[in-house]
Amino acid sequence: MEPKIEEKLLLKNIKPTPMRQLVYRMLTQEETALSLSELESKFDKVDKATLYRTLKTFEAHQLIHSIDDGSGSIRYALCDEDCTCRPEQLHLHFVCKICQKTYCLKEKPIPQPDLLDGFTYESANFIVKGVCPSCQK
Amino acid sequence: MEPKIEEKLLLKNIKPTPMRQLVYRMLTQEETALSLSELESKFDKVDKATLYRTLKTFEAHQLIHSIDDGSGSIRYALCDEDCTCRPEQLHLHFVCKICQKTYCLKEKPIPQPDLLDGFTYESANFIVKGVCPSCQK
DNA sequence: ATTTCTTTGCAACTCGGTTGCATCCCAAAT
DNA sequence: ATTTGGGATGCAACCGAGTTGCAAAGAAAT
Repeated sequence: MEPKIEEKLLLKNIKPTPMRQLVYRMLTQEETALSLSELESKFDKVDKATLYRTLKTFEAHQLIHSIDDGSGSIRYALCDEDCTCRPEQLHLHFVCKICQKTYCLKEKPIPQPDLLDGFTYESANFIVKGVCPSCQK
Repeated sequence: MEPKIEEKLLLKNIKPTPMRQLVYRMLTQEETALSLSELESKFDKVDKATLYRTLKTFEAHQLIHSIDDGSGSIRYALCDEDCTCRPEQLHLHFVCKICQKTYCLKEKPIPQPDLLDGFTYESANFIVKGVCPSCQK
């Protein structure tokens, strides 16, 4: 499982430093999108600034995507293998009002919005709030 | 035009103090949603904390609604007369990538999202990014 | 081995949002 | 008319997430 991480980074033209491999591994272990601080607290000890820059690098190379779920902080989740972060590939995000977790619903594409004349569409962010399966009943 | 402000506030059970009337009037003059800081800068001199609490009061009484457009700061815009901020009444918001303004597309309802089993729908936030009419050339 | 560029870690700073607290205002009670 | 009580206001201080500067450490190129 592990030997591949280095290659995943290389595939996206990211130099696979130990730090980056560590962060990548951590991200693969999460089923929900994490904020910088949440991610920080998953480690015994990391520098927030380094983590921050690592995430920025990952995002710039489309290894992860960021989600603004309205909580006030941005969350990050791994992109799919073939993701190019283009509008057609954008998916819904779901925020549970109980556990506050942010889920990527990768199989649920964002519907093409119906806009008024004069507005052009480039990208979108569709956040749904409700209760997630693990918090039901 | 002006004599009505007091009544609009009373209608929502908000004590119509001079400060609140002033803020309300300012909001009616905007066609886009404003953040706390943006609103602050529209006045010669206001206290940020008072403005903050005024907005919170307005929001709690459903006179305005807040939008997290992904810019990092929350923006506020007046609700429609009959708005109860219920999911069925939610509308799209549009952020212009050029002028950065956030428009309320009140006549464009948020489509009912198609969710996975186990996820319940309570509310949603649909932000569309692109270029607004005034920035089209 | 030396130079050069990148990455990392620490500290410090920014900025929006938020809170504590004293004061002010107004309305109800006396 | 005066007192009293609760909300509204203004100022200052705080908070936390994000961000930047800078110097040390590491890796790559010469």
